[in-house]
Amino acid sequence: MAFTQRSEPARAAILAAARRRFASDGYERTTIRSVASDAGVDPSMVMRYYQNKEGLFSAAVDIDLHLPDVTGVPREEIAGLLARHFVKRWEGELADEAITVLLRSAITNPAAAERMRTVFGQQVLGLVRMVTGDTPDSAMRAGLISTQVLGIALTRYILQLPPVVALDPETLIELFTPVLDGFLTGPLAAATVARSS
Amino acid sequence: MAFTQRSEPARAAILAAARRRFASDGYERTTIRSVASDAGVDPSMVMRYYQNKEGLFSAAVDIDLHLPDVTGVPREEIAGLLARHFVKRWEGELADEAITVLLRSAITNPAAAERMRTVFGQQVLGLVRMVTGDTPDSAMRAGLISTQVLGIALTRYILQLPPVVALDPETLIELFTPVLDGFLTGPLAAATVARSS
DNA sequence: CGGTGTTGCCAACGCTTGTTGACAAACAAC
DNA sequence: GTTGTTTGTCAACAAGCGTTGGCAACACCG
Repeated sequence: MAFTQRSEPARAAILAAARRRFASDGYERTTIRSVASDAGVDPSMVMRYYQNKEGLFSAAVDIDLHLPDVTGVPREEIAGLLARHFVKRWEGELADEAITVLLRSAITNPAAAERMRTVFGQQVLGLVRMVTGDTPDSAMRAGLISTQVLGIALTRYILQLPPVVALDPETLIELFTPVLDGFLTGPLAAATVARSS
Repeated sequence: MAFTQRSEPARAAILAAARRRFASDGYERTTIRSVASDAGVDPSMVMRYYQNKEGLFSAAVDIDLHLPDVTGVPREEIAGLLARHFVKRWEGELADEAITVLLRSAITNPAAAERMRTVFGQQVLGLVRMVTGDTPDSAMRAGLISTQVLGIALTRYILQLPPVVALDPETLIELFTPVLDGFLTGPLAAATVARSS
């Protein structure tokens, strides 16, 4: 019942295959059999190492945004840094599929959605607090930033809207920096948030 | 093989149930059996009226953004009008579930993703052209707007990030109007779009 | 009234899914 | 070298899926 180092290659192969499948197919369409096949392994091995499909998913989606430390960075440069961070993280041949896995799965799988709320709630909020201090506005600012960041991820990597895909990374960064800056440090609306449930 | 008016209530009930299911569960998790059960109808009836699951989906997702006509509206008011339009359209008890259906399904279903590209490409682009004229930038501006609009829909209605859900509609409109305005009429990045595939 | 086509219900098909258990091979420990 | 545990293979299960065809009840048209 305990796993040795001998089976680690198999477990790693399974995990890698699972991440690829969850990223491209989402939770429901990803089958244990297909993951096992991709990993060159018997389906029952997947069960033995990850208990069930939900366990496999949890292991595959254990993710971190790796937001940069912005202490000491001048306030007016932070938004640009943030924009660059996200774009760079998600681009490239060997790109980190984390966001795709998480986003694609979070749409239909409640557990993934919950994790998404946690990840963006805590990690982005933490960064905002580094900038604004612990004001009551922080959560709202973090939410607004998430809105734009996830909007890009959705339209560029998942839906692949042509004009959004066509933007080269530097242009993308340049275009969204002012928006993020506005959400991060700019004035908020006159109306206050009535009730937060 | 032709359907009479007598079966119209049944067909309408099926369609309504399908829209609700596709909206809340996505394409894969929605089963013909559950739709039939919701509609108080036998599963085979669903097949008879919509051929197969794909046909049912196509019928359920035949959607229009109903973007307002902005001819004659002063340029500086258009962004606000647009923000208000989307928010109002997606709020409320008897809200139009169109965006949820489409978004949730487009994540895993290629046909839905294609429709999404068409809807946002053509309809938003059309509106942008009413404002800017037929400049080469129009498609890019439409894409940027889609980015923010869909980002809101995703975080507020699908992922339900708490700080985004907490915003009341008027505040939401107020906050996003300047962003949309920037994308719609503001200057674009210095870098030009290299190649559009 | 009789005939024709539409509607609705029922049972079943073939298939895929997640999951389980049995059993042989490979390894590790003493 | 024997014992015990871990790894891998194979076959099968129960459940759920989309889908199909048959058949009774009904409505309409002559």
